[in-house]
Amino acid sequence: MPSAPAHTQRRKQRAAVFKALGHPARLQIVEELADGERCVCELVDLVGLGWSAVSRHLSVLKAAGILDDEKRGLQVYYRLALPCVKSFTACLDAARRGEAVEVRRCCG
Amino acid sequence: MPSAPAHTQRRKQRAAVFKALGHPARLQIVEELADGERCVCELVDLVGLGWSAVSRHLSVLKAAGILDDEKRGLQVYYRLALPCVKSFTACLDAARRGEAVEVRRCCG
DNA sequence: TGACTATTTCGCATTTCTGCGAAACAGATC
DNA sequence: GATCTGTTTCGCAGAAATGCGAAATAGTCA
Repeated sequence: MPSAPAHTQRRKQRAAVFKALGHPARLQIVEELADGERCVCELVDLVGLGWSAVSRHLSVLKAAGILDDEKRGLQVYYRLALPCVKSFTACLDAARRGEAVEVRRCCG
Repeated sequence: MPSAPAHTQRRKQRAAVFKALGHPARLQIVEELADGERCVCELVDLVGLGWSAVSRHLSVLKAAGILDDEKRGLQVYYRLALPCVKSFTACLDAARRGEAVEVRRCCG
């Protein structure tokens, strides 16, 4: 096995997904998008940061494959590309509440 | 409500979980522990970092609630406390492979 | 008690991340 | 074509994370 096996590469990509979600502002963005797509201007209001910060957070999330974007008219709309994020955060909350966390199926 | 509402607090905790998983070495640790508990010395070998680095990674994971530890004999054993991490990473891999990602149930 | 083993904590240098304002850019409208 | 709007990129300063070796800690065994 060479020094950078496939494992390592895949792990890096997976870690990038977690890293992207590992920031309160980005997690909030994902939460907002769980209900449906939003344009950047709406997210700036919701998150309470400047345009540049929100834009970079969005690009991080998109680079990780968590979001998709689409330019429509004058605005850019972002939407959630990985629905399982929702169920995973639900699982985290359940675990935090001490409920029995029994995994059945996450993704078909 | 003061400047730090409950939402914000919970989001921070959730983000801490993701942040903890957002590092290749920590993700590898979690993967190794998915098969069963391990002592620190084994993890040092598996991960390929120094003792201090591994120890701090473990404490980060434990602080986030992802791992549990137990001192037994001369060694400290760590085990996975959040099984849903496994199904979530499986979901990520499925999505990466382009398979239909259909969420059914993550946690009981 | 004293040596030994397994693990954690400390201090430091290096790197990475964050958020801001200014500037650049793209597309729509006049 | 000029302009206006929505969004991204750039450059910077401050904060946080990373990994290392040395030192500290805790528990075991002679």
